[in-house]
Amino acid sequence: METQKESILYHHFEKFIPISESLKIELFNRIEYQEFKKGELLHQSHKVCTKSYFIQKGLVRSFFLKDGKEITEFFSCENEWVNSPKSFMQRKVDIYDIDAIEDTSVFWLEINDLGYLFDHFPEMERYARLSMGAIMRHLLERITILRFTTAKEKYNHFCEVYKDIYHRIPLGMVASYLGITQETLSRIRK
Amino acid sequence: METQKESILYHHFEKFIPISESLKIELFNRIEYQEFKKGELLHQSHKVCTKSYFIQKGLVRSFFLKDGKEITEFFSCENEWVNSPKSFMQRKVDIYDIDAIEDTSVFWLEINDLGYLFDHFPEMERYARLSMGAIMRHLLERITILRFTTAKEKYNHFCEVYKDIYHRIPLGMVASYLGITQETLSRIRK
DNA sequence: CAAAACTTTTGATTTAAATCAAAAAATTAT
DNA sequence: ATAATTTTTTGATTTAAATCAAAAGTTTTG
Repeated sequence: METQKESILYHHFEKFIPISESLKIELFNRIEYQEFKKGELLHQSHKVCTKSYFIQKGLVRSFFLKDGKEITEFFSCENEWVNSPKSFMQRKVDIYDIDAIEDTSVFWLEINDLGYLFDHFPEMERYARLSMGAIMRHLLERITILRFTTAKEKYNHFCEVYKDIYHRIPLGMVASYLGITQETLSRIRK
Repeated sequence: METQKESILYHHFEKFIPISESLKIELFNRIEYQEFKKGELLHQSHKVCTKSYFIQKGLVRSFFLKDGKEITEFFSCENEWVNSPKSFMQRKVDIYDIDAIEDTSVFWLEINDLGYLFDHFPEMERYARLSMGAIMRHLLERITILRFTTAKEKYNHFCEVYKDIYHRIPLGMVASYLGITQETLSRIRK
């Protein structure tokens, strides 16, 4: 497993920052591998989220309950980190559950270990800043799309942005992600 | 002006990180003060945004044109940074103009100077990570509100989040920010 | 202070999408 | 395989908000 960890994660980090030998060691020593079957929960809403998951293979969704229905907040796939953001950053309980849409394998890092890395490796702070920038740009685009497009345009945009995964996700989850009903999405799709 | 710079900005940074004497000097030496009259542009969309503005006094909006109409993307007020995010982070032209809704005074920092600070003061990277976290949480909440609330609920939420500034902003700008028409917002408000 | 320009309100009508209800299709479990 | 469960599609109706149009109210400026 060690070589796999190294190659996949190393490659990911190297997109943002150069990784020194010492950081590599400290980072990989703290990372754990885990597998989840389809439907299993990576995180439960009633707990504080203390782990951040890097998805090696598979697909997960973050969702919450509203009027008894599951509302998808985001999808996360290969080579992305996922956690319950508010819970993870502020060490408190939040509304999100995270489950596996497909059988999923991940590497995870404890928040305390991440804190250690931030304290001892400034380049990790830089990595966080740069990768958060990419996420922010994604969120900003989503906000624009949500405000000024029809249901059809929302779906088309979704298929572009998530072109590798849109066909792997049940329709109902996509609908709530887009803020439309599944009946509407079903009609759009045909 | 020097003491004012120091007190306002110093206080802001200290919310996130301790500021060393040397960072203080390097930071304040690079920051410029500027005033804008109501209606003046801080940033024009056809240029690359190379400055980030910290608002000392006043109120600005970032907007773009869609079908000939001005669509507000966000409002920024006292003690907040504002720039054209994609343009600033990726050094390319984007769609946003930024103008002053009220007479506004700012401190600005050039992207190259910010880069210098990131390279020499790891705590600045941390500051960026932490403050971006706060912005991300704000964007996530906005996404949830946009998808599942009525126009009235959107407006009520807006007034809560922007309780100090909502009454200072023309109705049409608020409407486009919320993704509703100004006729609808006018009806909601009475 | 009056004219011009801009912003907000009001009214009538249309429309995209929600809601309610049920059937069909696809998965999952026995 | 067959039953049970879940997901998706189809149909009829309602509704919130958009659109179109114009009047009323503000603010700016010459």
